[in-house]
Amino acid sequence: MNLFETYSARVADALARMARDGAIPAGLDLGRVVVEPTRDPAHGDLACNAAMVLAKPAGLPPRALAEALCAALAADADIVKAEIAGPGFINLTLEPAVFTAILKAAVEAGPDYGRGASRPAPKVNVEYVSANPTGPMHVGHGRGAVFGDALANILAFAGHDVTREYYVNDAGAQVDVLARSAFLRYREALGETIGAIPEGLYPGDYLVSVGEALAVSHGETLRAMPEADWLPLVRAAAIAGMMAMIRQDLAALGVVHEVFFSERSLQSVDGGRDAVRATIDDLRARGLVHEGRLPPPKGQKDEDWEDREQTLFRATLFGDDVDRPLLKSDGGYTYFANDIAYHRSKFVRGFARMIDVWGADHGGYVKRMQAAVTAVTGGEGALDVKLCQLVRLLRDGEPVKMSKRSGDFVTLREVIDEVGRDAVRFMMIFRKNDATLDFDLAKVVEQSKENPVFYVQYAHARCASIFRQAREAFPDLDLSPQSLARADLALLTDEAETGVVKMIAAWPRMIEAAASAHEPHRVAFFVHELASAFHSLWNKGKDSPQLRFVNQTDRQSTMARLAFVHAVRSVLASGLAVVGVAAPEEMR
RNA sequence: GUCCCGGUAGCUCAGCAGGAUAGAGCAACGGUUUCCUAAACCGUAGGUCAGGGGUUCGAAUCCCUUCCGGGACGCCA
Repeated sequence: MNLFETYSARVADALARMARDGAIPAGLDLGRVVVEPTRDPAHGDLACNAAMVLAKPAGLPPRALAEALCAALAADADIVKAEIAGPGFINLTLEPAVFTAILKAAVEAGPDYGRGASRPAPKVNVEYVSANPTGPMHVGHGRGAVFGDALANILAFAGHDVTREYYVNDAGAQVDVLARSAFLRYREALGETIGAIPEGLYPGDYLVSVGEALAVSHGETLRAMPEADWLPLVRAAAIAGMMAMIRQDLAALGVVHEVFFSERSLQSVDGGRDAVRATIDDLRARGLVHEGRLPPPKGQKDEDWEDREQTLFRATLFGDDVDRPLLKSDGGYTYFANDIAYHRSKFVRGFARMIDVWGADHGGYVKRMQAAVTAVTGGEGALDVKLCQLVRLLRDGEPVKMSKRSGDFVTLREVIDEVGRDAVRFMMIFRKNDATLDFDLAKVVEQSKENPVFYVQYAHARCASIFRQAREAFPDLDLSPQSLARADLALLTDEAETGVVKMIAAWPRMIEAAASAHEPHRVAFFVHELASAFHSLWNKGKDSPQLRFVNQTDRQSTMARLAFVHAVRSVLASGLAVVGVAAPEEMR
């Protein structure tokens, strides 16, 4: 239970006592009562809105209710002051000992400080990246990759049972195109002159090695076959090659998925029918499939529009705009049908909570997928879709566009190789997901305050540096966490210090909020703020030597400050770990 | 035509699922910085939260609506 939950519970207790004494009605709904940090330190440590929220249902003026509640809370030994402010806030000022106790706990717990209690159910499935296996990943994929990975980290840190999954789109027409493109490279590897890659095929030179490998493994044999025979072979080889390349790109980012789920595998027959057929049958049994006609789409020329009877999923019953086709005119499954089967498989595998990370261009697909998940899980599964907006790649403010290697886009790998994993990861998360992101290749490698990656890492390195200094100044001191936890933390009385301690106290609540809102960027902003407060405090030591962390003449305060620095360092390290960025010992 | 996402200081963005006088960085202005790791720190100024209605004790936040920018909408994946 974090600080805010603790006092939320104490407020609830106080209200219960008041109800028992007849001061307020029993059975009031406390759902809207919150205890939260104050914005202004002058308002104390915690603020509670109970009096304002409960005034009407209790039939009392907010002021009267607030006074009674303050009186009830004043009995709490940890509460120094409970006062009414503004429109009826109750501001609580806590004993300093409350915060020193939290700081002590943070020192002792180290990397585990803020970790949520284990919540094995419901299992959470985070599906992200899922880039088509038809070429290298581009920068936009990278944003989804970092976002999904950080979100999974946060959920895991918050105590959830998380699985990271990649949906391999290896079943559509695009992988046939890939196969034909690879076949061309195969012929090239056998010595043919293939000239320019025809329109409609993938021109990137990343297929050259696939062609060469095919030439080695199959010699001339494929060339003699009709396409129907070589296509499955070449396709499988090309997909494998592309996925190997994508995994390398992901590894360069530090992203690792536990499950790679093949779309094609949904169509393998088991017991007379494949998984997609089983899913459609399931929906049909629920009365959610019908044959019908759709209106032609608006806003575009519809010369090719063919009005015909289709097999439709009743998405409109779940809030979608129109019903959605499950079968193509050739009888094959639509991508959507496959996707329903895929999400059904997640549910069958035990994931009642699903999170999909998509590019913003798939925004129009969200409603129908959520409709399908609700339908196919009988309402027991929930899907949240996080859309990541575009990344605009800049260099010194100028847009970067072309790449020699891939033909038409800058690859993720090129960016990682240029600026490093940490810069990519931090910047991708240092913006909320639904806003477009400017990524400046020049700025993210600057060693200055303007570069948040550097700024936060430097704060961590500075903590480490302080410990190096301390070991030199006091070779005899035991600086283990256990020893630091015994320091007299009540010596930390400067406002700048207690301000940082309060940020440390807020870390568990922060991680919980980021986990439940599915918003990793909050963690990046939090560590940035903490770093800023810490740098500021460090600089105070320039003017006020008594605030320095290492004080040659005062072992007691040095121990207390080192405990403090240790806690700052732990939280920075945890935050950086969640974002997936290194926490360096020194900046070089 | 419908749907989704944005619109907050000159610029880039936060704003913690409704809270108190809307915050930070950059840029501007003024000051500090020979000292634990230099790559900074302190302060000042800067706002009709796109506009208009509504909900309520209270709205940048929720609802309706208009405007602007981006994106998506057919058996493509």
